[in-house]
Amino acid sequence: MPTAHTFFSDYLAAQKLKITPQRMIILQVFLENEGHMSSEELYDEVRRVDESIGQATVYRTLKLLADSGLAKQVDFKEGVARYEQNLGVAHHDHLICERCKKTIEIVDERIERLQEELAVRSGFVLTGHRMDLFGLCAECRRREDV
Amino acid sequence: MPTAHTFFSDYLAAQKLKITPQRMIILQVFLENEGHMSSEELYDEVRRVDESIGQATVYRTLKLLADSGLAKQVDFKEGVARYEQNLGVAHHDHLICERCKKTIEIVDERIERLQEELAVRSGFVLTGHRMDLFGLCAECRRREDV
DNA sequence: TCTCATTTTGATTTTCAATCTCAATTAACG
DNA sequence: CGTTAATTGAGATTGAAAATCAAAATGAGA
Ligand SMILES: [Mn+2]
Ligand SMILES: [Mn+2]
Ligand SMILES: [Zn+2]
Ligand SMILES: [Zn+2]
Repeated sequence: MPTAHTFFSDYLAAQKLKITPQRMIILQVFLENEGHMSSEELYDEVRRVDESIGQATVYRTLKLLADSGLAKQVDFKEGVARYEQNLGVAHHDHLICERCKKTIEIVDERIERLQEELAVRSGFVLTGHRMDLFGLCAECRRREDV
Repeated sequence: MPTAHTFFSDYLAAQKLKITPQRMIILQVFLENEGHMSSEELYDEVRRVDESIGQATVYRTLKLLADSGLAKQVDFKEGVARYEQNLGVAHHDHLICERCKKTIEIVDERIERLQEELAVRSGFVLTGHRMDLFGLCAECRRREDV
């Protein structure tokens, strides 16, 4: 079981890319913050560790993390890309509260099977999917309605 | 069965918004072009009818069409918003070929039910969802693999 | 039909995330 | 080390979308 750092280093080496302190710090900070971070948010955290690291490097490294399989890009219709950890994390979809943005991870094997079936029926081979359920969480409903 | 034009006029009146030639032309052109149009694409078509109509007005009107329920915004991860007709059009999701961008509209009642069930289980009330299946269509596979 | 407050328009500027550019720096490999 | 190719940070650039604003148009009422 390789650590994420080893995993990333291996990936970089395999791609003939360089292992730099910036990349390792960004990975480190990414791993420490669970959830669904935007590049901007990650940048803010990264600066605390090393304020000399630039925006562009965070953007670039986040792409590398996604390419390596360590991170996965998600989007919740906010106009910014978010990234979640993906190493050893099982596939899941999202249930998002439109009011407070709380995000719950969900999976339903039956849905996954039906998606496959639907694609096949149209002659497609599935490479991936995106399913986001939008709604109002219990707390927000309590506050909202009345 | 009101026509789309009547529907839109009624909506505008109800919102105390004005019925303008620009809005009616944009609606007209939107209705004539089926599929999933971007604002840019719609703008190009609109110019043929009236070249004095501006970009901004197309953006603004497309939003109004969506607000009224005549149009629905969709996005296929291209970085541009697209709109499809929504008046009297049943809900559906999309199956998209990642290579040629061909888009097939799909629905599966069983999936819709399971989505509802999943949301309820987490205490949410669903307001909507987005499900996009990405893959390779039969033709593209034939060309691609070999 | 005329008046006129309010809305809308087109041109333009602005925003904002994301990407690109480039000269200076640095990692990697022998 | 020394060489070379990759990387960096700062700043410029992009592109979609939204905001601004003065001029024009709508439409409710007189
Ligand atoms: Mn997640
Ligand atoms: Mn559609
Ligand atoms: Zn909530
Ligand atoms: Zn295809």
